[in-house]
Amino acid sequence: MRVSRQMLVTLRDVPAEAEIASHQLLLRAGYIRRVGSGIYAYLPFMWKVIQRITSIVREEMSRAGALETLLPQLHPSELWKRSGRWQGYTAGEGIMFHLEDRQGRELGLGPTHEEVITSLAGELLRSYRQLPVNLYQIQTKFRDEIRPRFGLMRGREFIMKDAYSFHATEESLQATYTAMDEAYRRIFARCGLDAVPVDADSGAIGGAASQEFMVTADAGEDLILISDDGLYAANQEKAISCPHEAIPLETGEPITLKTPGQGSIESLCETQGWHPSQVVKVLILMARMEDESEKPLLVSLRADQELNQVKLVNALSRLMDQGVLDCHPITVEETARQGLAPLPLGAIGPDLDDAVLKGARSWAPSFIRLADNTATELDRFHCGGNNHDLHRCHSDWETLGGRPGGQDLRNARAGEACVHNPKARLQDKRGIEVGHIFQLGRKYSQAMDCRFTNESGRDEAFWMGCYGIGISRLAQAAVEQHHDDAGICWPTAIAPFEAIVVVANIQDETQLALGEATYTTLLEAGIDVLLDDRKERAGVKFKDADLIGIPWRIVIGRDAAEGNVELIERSNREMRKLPHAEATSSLVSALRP
RNA sequence: CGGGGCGUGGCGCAGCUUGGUAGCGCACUACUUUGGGGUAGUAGGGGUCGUGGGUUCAAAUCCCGCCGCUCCGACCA
Repeated sequence: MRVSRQMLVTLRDVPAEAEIASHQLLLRAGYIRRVGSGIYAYLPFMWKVIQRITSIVREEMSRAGALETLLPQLHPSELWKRSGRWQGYTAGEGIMFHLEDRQGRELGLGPTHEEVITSLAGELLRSYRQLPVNLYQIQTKFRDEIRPRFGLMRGREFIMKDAYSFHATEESLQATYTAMDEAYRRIFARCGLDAVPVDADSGAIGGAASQEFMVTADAGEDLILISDDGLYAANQEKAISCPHEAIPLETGEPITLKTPGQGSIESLCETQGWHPSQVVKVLILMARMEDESEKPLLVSLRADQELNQVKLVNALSRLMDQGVLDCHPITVEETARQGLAPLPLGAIGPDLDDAVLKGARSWAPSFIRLADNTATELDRFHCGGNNHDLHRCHSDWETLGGRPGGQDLRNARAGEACVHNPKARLQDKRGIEVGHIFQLGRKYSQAMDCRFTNESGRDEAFWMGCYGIGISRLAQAAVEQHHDDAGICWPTAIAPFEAIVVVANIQDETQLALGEATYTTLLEAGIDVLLDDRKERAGVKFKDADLIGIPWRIVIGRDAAEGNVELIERSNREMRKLPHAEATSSLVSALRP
């Protein structure tokens, strides 16, 4: 391919819309253009990258025995109503784009395909003898993200590989889950990415075990915790750890203190000379449940700890046996709207009386009380006095009406000891989620009543797994992980071209002739090579080659008369001056070892 | 949705406070020049100043509404 024919449009200035390096570089180097908020065109170079990635994905999925298919993007609402997800995915802050056709039928644009595939499986897979089956597709997904950002990183229209497996037994599901884990490791390694598998929360998709694959990069939206012995890694949403020991509180008189202006843990501890680990803080939150009921929550936590919202929501939905639509701290305004007296925010104790909720307009009349282990394990502690500007010192659970059952509701943090090995410490890193595998279990097959006949002739719901890779996101994550000041440094396996031949001065006939010859030699060797034949100054062509990030560059320049050229590796900028035949052969052997 | 910022040729911006000829850099076209890290010069093309209304003799500029984009929080591949 000749650069002069490539519609290569590079920008010197960074478009104002781009914040992070990968987004800026993809725009500047002419890989993508924004068409709308969270909607991007993949320009020809980008499409080549995407195709490189998808062919690796196809090879590895196929190796793992999965079958490629292509499902519709337009989904009848009935399917989603059968699984019970229509309401949650369309109403309020739902992420599904939906519309009505001319007959008034409701349709949604697929944000994910469990419904479609499960219903098809239910029709096609009648017997355990057909199982297991693993189906995948590579296709555009639509999600009306609350906040699209960072270019392809969180788009509203994006390319995803999604796979769904169907099994007669849980053991079979686990075997495929393991196979997918291995396939994913191979895929990311082949794409040249440093991707860490981490334990993950299964979120809205649901199910039992789940693991995310994180490309480590400072621009990542997730915080991941990794043990320094390399044996444990988890998303902070899910991560567990041993909290630091509390500083023991010596015995003292249980008294009530006036604490004006000490509504925050920081100011309270500073004024009173307490350590936060000696205090039980109580967070007051409002949970809106799937049945639209509004439940006030009191969550007790040792004051040096942070609440983990995901763990809280999971604990709550287990307790109430239904989903949680929203959970947020209660505000002064909300309390007023309920017609209640102001709550003693900043001085709430675990035993705050339900009476404060009496007469609430729409809230449930009593608190759901939850406690983290760090709080319940304290024998003596300070806590709020349930009145404005009052705290109680040297209190204990017996005084407060009994020690509650504790559970894990806190954030694990860097520096803490690991549960699997107390000698190991957690470190934190930012990560970009490029893949996620789930053991769904029978959640969807039961909800949609999709069954097969088992060995003993009885109908049974499928065991299911699902496995996603954000293809377009992966492409950008690769740039985030592989770039320098001058531009992109694509891993060779997913680069749009493997090499570029730059003729420094095309008006020099010797250079031009040697350039064409080198280009032809490489083409004939099966190398995906680009020839920069533009009538531009050498500097411009070098800058562009660096920016677009082609892994290898051969420069035909002033030494062309002697038959010598330069061979340069983009990633480390190593340059060798070589006779041209040697340069092409050493390039070919580097690319086709 | 809550809270900031911004909408002026393809890209990056100035002009707006104090109303009166729409400007700069990059990119683009032609010619000249240069020819190994975004060469220099000359000439040129391209803008309903997001949009609707209002104030005014006169609005990019002042006032009101709407739309869009973007950043910080709740969603996720």
